[in-house]
Amino acid sequence: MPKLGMEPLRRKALIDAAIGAIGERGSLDVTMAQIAKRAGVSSALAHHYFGAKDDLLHATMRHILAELGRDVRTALGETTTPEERVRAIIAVNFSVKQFASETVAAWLTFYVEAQRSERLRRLLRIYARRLHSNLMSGLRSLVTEPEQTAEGIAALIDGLYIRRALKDGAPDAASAIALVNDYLDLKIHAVRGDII
Amino acid sequence: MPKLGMEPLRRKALIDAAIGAIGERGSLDVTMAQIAKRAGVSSALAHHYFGAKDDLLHATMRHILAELGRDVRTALGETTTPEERVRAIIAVNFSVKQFASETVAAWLTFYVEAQRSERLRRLLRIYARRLHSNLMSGLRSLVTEPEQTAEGIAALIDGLYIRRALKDGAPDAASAIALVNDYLDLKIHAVRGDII
DNA sequence: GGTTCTTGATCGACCAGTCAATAAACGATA
DNA sequence: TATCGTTTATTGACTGGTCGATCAAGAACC
Repeated sequence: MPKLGMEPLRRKALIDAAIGAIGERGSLDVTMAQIAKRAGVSSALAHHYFGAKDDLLHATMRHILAELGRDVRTALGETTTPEERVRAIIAVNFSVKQFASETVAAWLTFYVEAQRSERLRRLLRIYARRLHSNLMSGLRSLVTEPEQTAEGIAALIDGLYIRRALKDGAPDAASAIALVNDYLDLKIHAVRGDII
Repeated sequence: MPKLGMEPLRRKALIDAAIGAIGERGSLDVTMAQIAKRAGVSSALAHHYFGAKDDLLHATMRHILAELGRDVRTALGETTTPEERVRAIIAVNFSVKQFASETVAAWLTFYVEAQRSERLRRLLRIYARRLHSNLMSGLRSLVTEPEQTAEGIAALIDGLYIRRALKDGAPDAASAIALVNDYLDLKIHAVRGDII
């Protein structure tokens, strides 16, 4: 039955299955068998293409990160002003794809797993650094405390992700975006000496 | 060797050991044997006092929550104005005990686990509701958008916890407190019509 | 005929939970 | 206070199940 270079197809299917399984279960302790079944293959095949379970998980995180990076780059391409750039980054993080409950659950579990895995931590650090520098490039000319503002925005995004993961009800990306944008508004209009 | 009512002693030791093991490993998949060893007893004894592993974990989360609740109550007792109340809540969440890397790691893992466990989710919902109502009681007379502000503060706290868990370097609770307080400053001084 | 796929069977490790057995403390009471 | 039955504390050994990983063999393609 195999026709042509099955490898990329299977890898993609397995990574998608991993995201799905992790998101559904809300935990990284999904078994290879569960992931493989979801992808419609045997667990042996998953090992064939990825080696160890850690490698599959690592590749999955990498895939999520790459997708987010691609979305960010696309969104930034359509902007001109620094403010637009910052708003675009915020919006991307709460876009339909990124804010999907599956993706959010996967994010969370990887965050936690990163406390143990040096590889994952390195991956996340790259993402964090990229987010930070993207934010800073827009914020430097916008606010008086770009460093703190970038940290605040990043923390808000992470926090809203967590809260999204635990909320049973509606996703409501709109209010999340509004909240972060409101924070940015405040920081932009905060005149030195206005407070304290 | 046992002298007197060992039960409360063992339970406390096992819960502390669970927090330590979870914090050190950064994951809930610690084994009963690891926890028991840390508490200086056999795994069989842990089962004797707690029944199933889930029960021990549940009790551990309960203990962390109770401790936080106690700290909040104490801190609130020493306040008089609404603003002081909100600042006190913020400060407690970043106090030495609460912001310790072990506690933060435990929090994170429980957050993630709550996606699966209805019991844990119920526990966390109680905590979230309490935090929300505590914040609201102070915010209502302070800001024009108390609901959004409470959500923003809560998200910032959660986000800063996550970032704390992944950061290798210094804990730096001070800058975390400063960041959240700065957000509160901005919301307090945001005059209707000043923005947008 | 050789490479690429694919799987079922299987192995070894690990782990939650059980159980029977030991040991210490307690309490009554003669 | 010596003794003995009862309750509490504690463990080592065991089990049943799960899961990651391997491997040899089969199936499809070139």
